[in-house]
Amino acid sequence: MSSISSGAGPRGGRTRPTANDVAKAAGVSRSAVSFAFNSPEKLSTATRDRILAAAQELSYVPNTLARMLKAGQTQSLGVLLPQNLAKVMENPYYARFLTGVGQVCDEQGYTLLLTPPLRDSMLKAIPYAAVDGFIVCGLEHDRGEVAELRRRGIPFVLVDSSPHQDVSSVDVDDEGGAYEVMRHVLDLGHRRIALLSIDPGPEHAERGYRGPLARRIAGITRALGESGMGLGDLELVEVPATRMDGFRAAKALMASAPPTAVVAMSDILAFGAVDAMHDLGLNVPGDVTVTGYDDLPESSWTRPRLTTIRQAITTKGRTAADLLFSAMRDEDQHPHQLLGTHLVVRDSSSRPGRTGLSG
Amino acid sequence: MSSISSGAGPRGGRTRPTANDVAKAAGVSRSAVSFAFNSPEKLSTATRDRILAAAQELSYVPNTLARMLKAGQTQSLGVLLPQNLAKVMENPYYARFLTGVGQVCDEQGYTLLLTPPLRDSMLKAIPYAAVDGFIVCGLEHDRGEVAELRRRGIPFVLVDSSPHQDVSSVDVDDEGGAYEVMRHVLDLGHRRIALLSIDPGPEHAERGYRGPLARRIAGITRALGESGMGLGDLELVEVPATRMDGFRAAKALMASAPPTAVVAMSDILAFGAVDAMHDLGLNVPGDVTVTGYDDLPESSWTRPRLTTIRQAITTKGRTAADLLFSAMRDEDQHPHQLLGTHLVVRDSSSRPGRTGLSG
DNA sequence: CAGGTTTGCTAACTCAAGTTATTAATGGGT
DNA sequence: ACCCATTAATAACTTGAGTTAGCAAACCTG
Repeated sequence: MSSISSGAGPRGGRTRPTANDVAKAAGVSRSAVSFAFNSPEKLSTATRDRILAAAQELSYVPNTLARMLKAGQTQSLGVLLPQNLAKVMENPYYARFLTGVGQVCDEQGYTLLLTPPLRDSMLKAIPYAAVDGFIVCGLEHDRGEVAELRRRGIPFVLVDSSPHQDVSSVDVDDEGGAYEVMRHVLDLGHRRIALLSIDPGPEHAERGYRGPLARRIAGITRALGESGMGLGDLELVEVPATRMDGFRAAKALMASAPPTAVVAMSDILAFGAVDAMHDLGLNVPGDVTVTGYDDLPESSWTRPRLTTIRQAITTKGRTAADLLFSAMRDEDQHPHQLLGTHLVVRDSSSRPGRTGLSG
Repeated sequence: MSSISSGAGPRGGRTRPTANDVAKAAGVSRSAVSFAFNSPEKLSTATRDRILAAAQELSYVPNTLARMLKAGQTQSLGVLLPQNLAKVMENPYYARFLTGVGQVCDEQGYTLLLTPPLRDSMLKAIPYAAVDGFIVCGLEHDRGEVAELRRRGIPFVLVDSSPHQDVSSVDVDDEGGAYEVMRHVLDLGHRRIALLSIDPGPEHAERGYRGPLARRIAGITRALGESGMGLGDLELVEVPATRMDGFRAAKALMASAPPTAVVAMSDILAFGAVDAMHDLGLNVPGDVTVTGYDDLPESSWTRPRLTTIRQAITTKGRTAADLLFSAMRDEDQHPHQLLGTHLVVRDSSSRPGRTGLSG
């Protein structure tokens, strides 16, 4: 009704008005102000209106942090990440994972706090996250993160991490998935095989993202073993998981020791490899078989459609979030979830070709 | 040294130990506990060690929210979104935008709080975000969000929103970009043109994501006008921005009123359209010209390489975050930033073909 | 050994709320 | 007029911390 007024509080107003200011302005106690907002029935209509008017006048809003502190709840779910935000957002894997987590947050009316390492440390980042629970991603060597989270009494779920006892965790059967592709390629009759693997990057040399990768290597080794081969029998290249790197690596491979099959540990790398083959005038799968890993949506759209391993990344995110929310309610349950993978055979793989490139 | 002990506090310990508990355990005042952690030089070595030992014993960790409240800082930056988390994470546009925002957060050691609408309201979500500043995305009809943020005295920057006076904002020249593609297509000589536009979806019918789209339509209208045409002269289709929808829409178009050029308002849609042409045995650009909008990384990898409008999405995110951080330091400055776009002509566009499909 | 300085710690205040226990004032009934 | 019940508001406590002011004891100097 009255003028909205020029600003808040006395003199220019650097600081925002508190419930105390409203109380003074309305000539009541601070408790009354709180009641006016939270238990209106405890006040007479007249006083309540007077307080609300004063609040309006000062443009008072209850402080978010103070309310959270008292309530002991933040309505926010944290995701503890092993990499910088920029890298995570660039990565289609996380896009899908966070889609799954997001689905659950949407249902529960929760916000999502992305927490990258602070000064290269996931551990140091924890104290700065005001959340009701944590999803911990890609925790390889536990440098105290689990203990820290326990100490804080915050519920958490590990994802893509070396499983801990008595800690909820969600993992994908990387070993099995990798076994399956390699088995497939071997079954087709390939023996000159190149493995296009993911380089965790120089900075992550130690604590990096090797967990799932290590398990995949194990699966590959198992498949090779069944055919009387070993890791040493294939050409191993490690590059960052970008299309361009896949392209370059594949070109280099074809120039030096051309394989009949390229097994990539990521669809993105496989795309690059296919690009390289086309660029060299080679046919996929006629001349070279190329397989991926992840089954990104694009994989069924490219030509040739990519043979790959489907891992339910979105489901993984959703499962992790579901587990976390149930842990936030019912106390103390530590289920380990292992999600399956399966081979999706499409058009990019076939028996080794008649072409028989130079050897 | 001594036993790590079985648990925290008295009796099973539901609640986490506070500084008070540590004080009691160490036989000192609560202030001393605080000093032990924050200003160790103010205590004698003996007392300090005794306190730290007690803290260790009880596995005490200072409460995050309480510290933030006192410090008046959260070390966290909020992104207020117009859509659900799941939808946002699925959208490659946001992946790139958030990459830019993430770059700045990484530099500053900030976490990123994704804040979707609460019960379909961006306004309602604001009070639940404990952040030092907000990036507000796609705010179309301001239903009080700006006032609410002002009231809270939280710095904020609008992105892709109807610009407000005295409010920082970052926008892309959508009008100019759309003008440029349409100009390009018209200059090539096309007159039977289909516009593949983005449908905000039923639920977003009102407040939806129409802002930038509206500006693009304006640019297209301007280009058409220069050639003596109007919006009515082209076939307009609105579909969700997915590859599959682009595919289906393009097929339907070619079946009913085949154009010589398809102008898509998103690269994703353009990919689908190209898929459709290939599926119909048509050559791009020989038979049909297809253009996109966004210049996603994939656009230079697909064949034919896509003619599209580059909008520096990542830069937009970085700019918004930079603006916000400077607003969080130096007070009161309200710069409006308009980022340019430019046409990237690749292989998917050419003069209307000799083919001359039925019409 | 008085006087001042330094050390070491605590009481009390601050951040900004929400909640319980208590008091003061009013109304009704006899 | 007196007693009890009800209503309305406040004082005081709680969430969990960080910070300033001030007091007591020990130390040092003349």
